[in-house]
Amino acid sequence: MRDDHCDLLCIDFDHAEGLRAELPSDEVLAGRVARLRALSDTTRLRIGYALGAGGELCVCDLAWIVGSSQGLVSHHLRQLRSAGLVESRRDGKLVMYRLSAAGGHLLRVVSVGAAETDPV
Amino acid sequence: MRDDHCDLLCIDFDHAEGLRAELPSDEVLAGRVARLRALSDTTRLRIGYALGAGGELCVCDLAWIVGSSQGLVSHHLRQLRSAGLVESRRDGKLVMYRLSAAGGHLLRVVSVGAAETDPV
DNA sequence: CAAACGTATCGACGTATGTTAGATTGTTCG
DNA sequence: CGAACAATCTAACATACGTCGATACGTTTG
Repeated sequence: MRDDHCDLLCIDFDHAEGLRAELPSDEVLAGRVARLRALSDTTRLRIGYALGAGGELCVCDLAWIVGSSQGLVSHHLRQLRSAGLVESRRDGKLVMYRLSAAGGHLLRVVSVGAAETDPV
Repeated sequence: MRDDHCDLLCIDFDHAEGLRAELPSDEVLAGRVARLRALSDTTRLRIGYALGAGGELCVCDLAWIVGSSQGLVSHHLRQLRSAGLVESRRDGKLVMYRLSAAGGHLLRVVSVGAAETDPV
């Protein structure tokens, strides 16, 4: 929070103030970080891709596909749902999960970005 | 790794096997997770936006803009550089940082995604 | 109602991560 | 050369996170 750690060196005060003002607010930043974090895990990203390709899947099938335990998959699905990236629906004793609009969009967009930057 | 935690319930074996085969490889997955993780931090995302708006900035100015200490900013810049999202150049006693092509692309793509999904 | 089954939750552990403060390196200028 | 300064590195700490095992919950079926 302390802005006096050092004086500006390369740019002038007005320019720096302008850049600082352009930064997204803490709330916006927190929201984007939350969604990025939700996909910043191998297991969760795998789940995301599985749902992207499979449409709607139950926890058990999902666990089989991604090769993790049911408990672990359920745990990660909760985080993905908290981030608004997946939605769930109860069907008898099963709970079906699918990507939300936001989740599908972010996953698609990240994949496109990754595909172009993978060679790096 | 154990795939026998439970039997498939909703979909048949061939379908499941197909979905499993469609999943990105561990290497691709790890690369994408690494880039997502690199931006999954408030301080680093702020740095990314500052560089996106400011073009090329030294550590000191960057620290002033994002409101963190030089040491902390330098620490996070190293992670961003490890992920290939920023590039650095020494200019006298200063070190100038700028977004890499991959970094700029990912940041832009994530912002677009976030802008559309923020209302969620 | 009771047993079976899929799912969710809880406790615990080890590891990874963000942050801080201080020491060190590398560069410029007197 | 040596003082001054920017940047990096190191050690340390608290916290967060992923994973696992076992247990509890909700639903269906006999």
